[in-house]
Amino acid sequence: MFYLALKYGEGSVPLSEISNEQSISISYLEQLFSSLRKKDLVVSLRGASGGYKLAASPEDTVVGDILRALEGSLAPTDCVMDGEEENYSYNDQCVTQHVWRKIKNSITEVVDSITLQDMINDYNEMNNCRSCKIESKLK
Amino acid sequence: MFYLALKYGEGSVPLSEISNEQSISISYLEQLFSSLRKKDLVVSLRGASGGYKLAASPEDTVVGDILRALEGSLAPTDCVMDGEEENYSYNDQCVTQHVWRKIKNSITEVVDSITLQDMINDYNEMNNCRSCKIESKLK
DNA sequence: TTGAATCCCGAGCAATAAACTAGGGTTTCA
DNA sequence: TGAAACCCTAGTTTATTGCTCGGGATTCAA
Repeated sequence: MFYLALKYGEGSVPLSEISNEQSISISYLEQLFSSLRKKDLVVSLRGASGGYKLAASPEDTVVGDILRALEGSLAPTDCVMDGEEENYSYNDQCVTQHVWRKIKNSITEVVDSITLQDMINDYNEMNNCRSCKIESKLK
Repeated sequence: MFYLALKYGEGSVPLSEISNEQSISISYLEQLFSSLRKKDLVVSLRGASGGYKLAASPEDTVVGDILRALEGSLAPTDCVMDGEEENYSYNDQCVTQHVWRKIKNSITEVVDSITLQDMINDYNEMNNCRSCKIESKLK
């Protein structure tokens, strides 16, 4: 998705290109993008010279939606369901559920606050940083 | 650990008691408490009438330490190592690493801010809440 | 018009980790 | 002295993750 974000506005990108660039098999990419398409995060164009592109601009695509599309719920355990914020029953294990819920909310807050554009900005900043380049060469 | 916190100050609690109360096998509990003891979160007393108790007061025991003792690193993926905060190399996948790092830091912040005493307080509050009890009965 | 490039879909598979069980100790109190 | 407890290592089971494989369906371009 980051790769697609970098190419945003340049038409659709075939999976073969992402496969070459990122060393992920086309079969596997097809599965991932199938999920992403069903959640309307990308649009597909079939046939020759087809491919995928972001459904929305990088500014309007948040990491949280990508993770939920690919990984399912972001809850750290099954005992914390999605939806119904404070409406859970007060049973034995409620106290630990409360902890898991706080963790989940905190994760959600983070990933929903990061857009693909934020990642692009980080990336550009990195590449413009002289000391970073030097440090990178040393490793 | 929450159970031990409730019993804090009452001497050592044998695993058999926790096993009965929480429906976890003794064998498994032994493993878990072995890890907790190695991280000095509990102290053990061997022999008859022995057992485990919290090494520190519930106020001084944070959920983060318990999770790290039992689950290892709290990093959401292996690519985000522990230690060395901002000293990672600037490579290809640095941008996504940055996201994982933010998630990890956020989780750490939450779990290190919750003590066992906080959980006890939540628990007591729950049990004193009239409407909660009614709601609980309905379910 | 045809064929190659592309997306689409379901089934299956190998490795791994999580959540345990099993069975053998050792220590200590009553 | 024996039962109750902790201690340790090595399995076992089950589900998930991260893929591969094979067979379509679609569409552009030569």
